Amino acid sequence: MGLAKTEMFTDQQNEIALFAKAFGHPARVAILQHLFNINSCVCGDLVNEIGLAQPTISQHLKELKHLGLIKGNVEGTSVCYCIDTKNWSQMKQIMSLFLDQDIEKQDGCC
Amino acid sequence: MGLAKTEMFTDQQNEIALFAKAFGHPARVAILQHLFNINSCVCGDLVNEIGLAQPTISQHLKELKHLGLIKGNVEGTSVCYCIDTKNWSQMKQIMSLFLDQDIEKQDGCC
DNA sequence: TCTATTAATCGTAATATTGCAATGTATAAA
DNA sequence: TTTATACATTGCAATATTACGATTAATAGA
Repeated sequence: MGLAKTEMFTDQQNEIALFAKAFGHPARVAILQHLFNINSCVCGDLVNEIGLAQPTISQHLKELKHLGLIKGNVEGTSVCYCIDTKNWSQMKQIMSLFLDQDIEKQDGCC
Repeated sequence: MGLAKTEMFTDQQNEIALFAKAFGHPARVAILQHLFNINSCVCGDLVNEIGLAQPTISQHLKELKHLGLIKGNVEGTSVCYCIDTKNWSQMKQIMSLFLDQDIEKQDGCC
C-alpha cells in the first residue's frame, strides 16, 4: 500500500527507520557531505553544488531540517544552512545501537 | 517523479543511499534485530515474530538478501536466514565514513 | 516605492514502495 | 502418489517519494 505499519514496531525501530530514510537518497547524502566539507554555513550555493532544481533542493533541506540534522538561519535574502552537530551525534548514537549489533556475535551458522 | 537521479551523484553517495534505504523501513530493522538477537539461523518463525503477512516478509527478506546483508539456506521445506556478518561489517565501514564526518569538526556558525 | 534576488510553497506528473490475496513451487511425510 | 508445509512469485490497490515549473514571500538596494 505504500504505507508502513509503524504502529506494530517499537519507537526505537521507527526512529532508526526515519533517520535511515533521510539518508536513503543520494541528494541528501550529498547535501550533508557538502555541509560537513565546508565546515560552516552555506548560503545559497547548494543548488549549484548539487545538480538539482531549486525547489527540489529546498524540499530535501526541509526534510533534513525537520529531522533536526541541519539548521537554517536567514541572512538577508539568503538562508544559511549547517549541520546541527549536537543532534547529529545523538542520531549517531541511535544508529550505532543498530549498526554495532554484530560486535561480540560470532558467525552462527549458514 | 519518484525517480532518483543517481547518475549525478558519486558511487559512494549512491551506495550509502542504498544501504540507508534498506534500513528505512521498521520491518527490515525488526527483521535484522531479530536475526542478531537469536544469533543463529531463523527457520520460519519470522512471520510470527514480525506482524506482517508472509508475502510481505518474504519481500523484505528478498531486499536484504539482494544487498548481501543476510544469507538464506534451504533446509527441507523451510528456509533459514541469518546475518552475513562479513558483508555487515563492510556495510558499516561505508556508513561510518558518512556518519563519522562530524569527528574533528567544530560547530562552525549558526 | 520599485526592482532584483533568494528561497519557500503549490500543484502536478512520473515513478517507487508497501502490503496482501491468490497462486505457484519445492520438499517431506504418509 | 497424494497431501501438507513452507516459502517465493504474481498482480494489484493504496500511498509515498521525487522532481520541477509556476508562483509566492521576504528582504536588500536603487
